[in-house]
Amino acid sequence: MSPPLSPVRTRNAAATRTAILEAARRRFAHEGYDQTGLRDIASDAGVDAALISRYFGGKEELFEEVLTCGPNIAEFLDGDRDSFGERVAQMLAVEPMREEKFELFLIMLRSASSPKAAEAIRRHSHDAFYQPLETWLGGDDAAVRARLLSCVMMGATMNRVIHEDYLLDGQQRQELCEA
Amino acid sequence: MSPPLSPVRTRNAAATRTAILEAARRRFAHEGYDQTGLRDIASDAGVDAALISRYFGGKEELFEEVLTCGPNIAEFLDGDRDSFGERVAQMLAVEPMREEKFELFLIMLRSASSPKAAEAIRRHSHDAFYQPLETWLGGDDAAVRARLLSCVMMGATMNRVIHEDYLLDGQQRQELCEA
DNA sequence: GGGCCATGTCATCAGTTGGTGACTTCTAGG
DNA sequence: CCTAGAAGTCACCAACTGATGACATGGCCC
Repeated sequence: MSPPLSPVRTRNAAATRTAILEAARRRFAHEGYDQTGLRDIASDAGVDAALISRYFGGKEELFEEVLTCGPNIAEFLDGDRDSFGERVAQMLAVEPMREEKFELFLIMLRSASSPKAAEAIRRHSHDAFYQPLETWLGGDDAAVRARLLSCVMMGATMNRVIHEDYLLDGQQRQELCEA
Repeated sequence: MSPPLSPVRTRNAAATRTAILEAARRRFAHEGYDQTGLRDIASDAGVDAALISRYFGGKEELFEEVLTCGPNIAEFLDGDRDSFGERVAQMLAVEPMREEKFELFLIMLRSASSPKAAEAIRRHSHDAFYQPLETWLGGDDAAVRARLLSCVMMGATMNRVIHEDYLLDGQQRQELCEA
């Protein structure tokens, strides 16, 4: 232990906070809100569970912070415009769901049945999901098309969630996603 | 949630069983598997909670019975073939979700994040959902089309779940459902 | 009517959850 | 060095969950 060295990650409030946040995001995405315990998150983050309540106030506030501070749906969209349909189809039907890109999706799907989480989702889904999608799509009836696209994406993801990452038929997906 | 429904409160095992089953179906559909407590179901059914474990063995078995004994997706489909697209669109986008027809849907969506319920759903979704859908559709690639349709239906319903029964644009829905 | 088993009631268990406050330990600043 | 306060640890709580076994009671057959 050499004192002159820069402060290591021990006893670093900011680092601890982000560690908790990341562990929470992963857990919420993979297990859902009520299946995830504060102790699980703390264990993943290598932190005492009491710190979560101390730093974030409680489970609800932590969930809310995960929703607002994370990457929004724009990650799903970035890339050039022409290949958009194929790209989305690829992501929905072929790529494994483990990717971080799916996390916001999965959080919404897996936590929507928990009242407290659902309320937070309702409060933030527009800013983190529909609004970016809508502005990305652009055009006349962007709002409607955004909602339709979100239906397809959610349905496809939900299907994979239910069937444990069952891979859909990519070709057919592609066809449908062009709408 | 709802008043006890059996007209007679005599000691009738069969009636008690079905009362529990119906209360459980409603609860599971509206709250999801882990948000629903045995005591909630018992209270709805006007029955002591201990009877549930006695009659069904436990919460898991009760859930499984709800999945298998209820009306399957065929209810959603019945009617003539030509108006199928419009009918589905109507149900997905316009009709209120309170209808019993949605219950199987909602149970699947709201309980998929609970491991025990998810396993039961995986075990029974084919017989209660995809198989009827597939045979109803018929034709060459019925399996693929059934899965696509299920994606759209789930996505649309999920959207409404997240947004508290937000009504989609029926016209656009219709257009999409013809695939 | 009497006995008996099905039916229903009650108290209670063990486990888990989110949350809290008192305590310890480390680090920064003088 | 030494202290003040931040950062982390620990023991514990109250609430709730699913579940169980002992007990009470009603209805049916003899």
